[in-house]
Amino acid sequence: MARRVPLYQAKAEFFRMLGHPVRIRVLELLQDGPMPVRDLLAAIEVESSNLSQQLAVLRRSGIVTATRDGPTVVYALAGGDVAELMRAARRILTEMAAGQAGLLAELREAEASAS
Amino acid sequence: MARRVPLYQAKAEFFRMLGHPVRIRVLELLQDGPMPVRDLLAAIEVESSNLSQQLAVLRRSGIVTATRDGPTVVYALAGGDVAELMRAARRILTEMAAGQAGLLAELREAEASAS
DNA sequence: TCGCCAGTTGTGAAATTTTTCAACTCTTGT
DNA sequence: ACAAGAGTTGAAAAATTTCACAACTGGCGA
Repeated sequence: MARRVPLYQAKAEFFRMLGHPVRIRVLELLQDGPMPVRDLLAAIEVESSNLSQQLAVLRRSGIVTATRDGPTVVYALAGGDVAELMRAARRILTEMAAGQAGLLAELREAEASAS
Repeated sequence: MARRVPLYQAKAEFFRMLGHPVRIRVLELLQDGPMPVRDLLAAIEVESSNLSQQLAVLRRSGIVTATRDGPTVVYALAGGDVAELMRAARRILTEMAAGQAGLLAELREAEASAS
C-alpha cells in the first residue's frame, strides 16, 4: 500500500521538481498549449537526450502528460494552472529583487558562475 | 552593470530554494509571524546546526530576514505573500493527486489545518 | 573575567541530481 | 523488409546538495 508522505515533504518534492531551468521553460512553453518535443527542442537549447530526461522528470511527477501522435510525441500540462504558480513566484521574486540588495548580489553571482 | 539573469533561471533557483522539507516548514511557520530560532527548533525535528544551515539558505535567497534580539535570533518573512504561493502549489498538488488515492486523502485531511 | 546559552559556520563524507554518450524503441516511407 | 527520423532510456562521470560533528561567535549573568 501507499506509504504516507507528510504534506511538507510532498510540497518540497514538488518545488524541487520545478527547480531546474529547462523544466521551468518547458512548463512555461506548455502554458500556451500542447507542444511536440520537436518544438520544445527548438525553443530550448539543450541536447535532445537531456531534454528527454527533464521531460521524464516532469512526467513522473505527473505535472505533464505525453501522448504519441504518429512519430512525434506531444506534451501538455496535465491539469490546472501552473500559470498562477508562476505568477506568484514572479511576484515574490520581483518583490525580493526590488527591496533587497541581497538578491541582486545573489543573482549576479549566480550569473557569473553559469555564464 | 550586471547583465540580467534570465527569468526562467531566477525562477528555477527560487523553486530549488523551496525544495527542502525543513525550509518549507520554516516558511509555513513564519507565516503566522516572526519566530525565534528556538521555537522553530522545537517545532521542527532536526539538529540545531542543520536548521541553521537551512535558515542560511533562506536568508541568502532573501526570502526571510534574521534579527538579533539579545541572545536569541528572530526570523521573519522578508516580504511578500508566500502564502499565496503555497496555496497555488497545494492546488496543483491536489489536482495531480487525483489519480493517486493515498496522497489525495492526505491532502484533504490537511486541508483543515491549512498547512 | 569566566562560563554558559543561543546560534552559526567550517569541513568532509554521503546522498542526490545533472549531464553526456551510446544504445535502444517506435513509426513511417520506400 | 530496411532505413531513417523522433524520442527515450541506461549507465557512468561530474556537479551539487545535504548532513553530522566540532569549533566558533556574541551576549549576559555570576
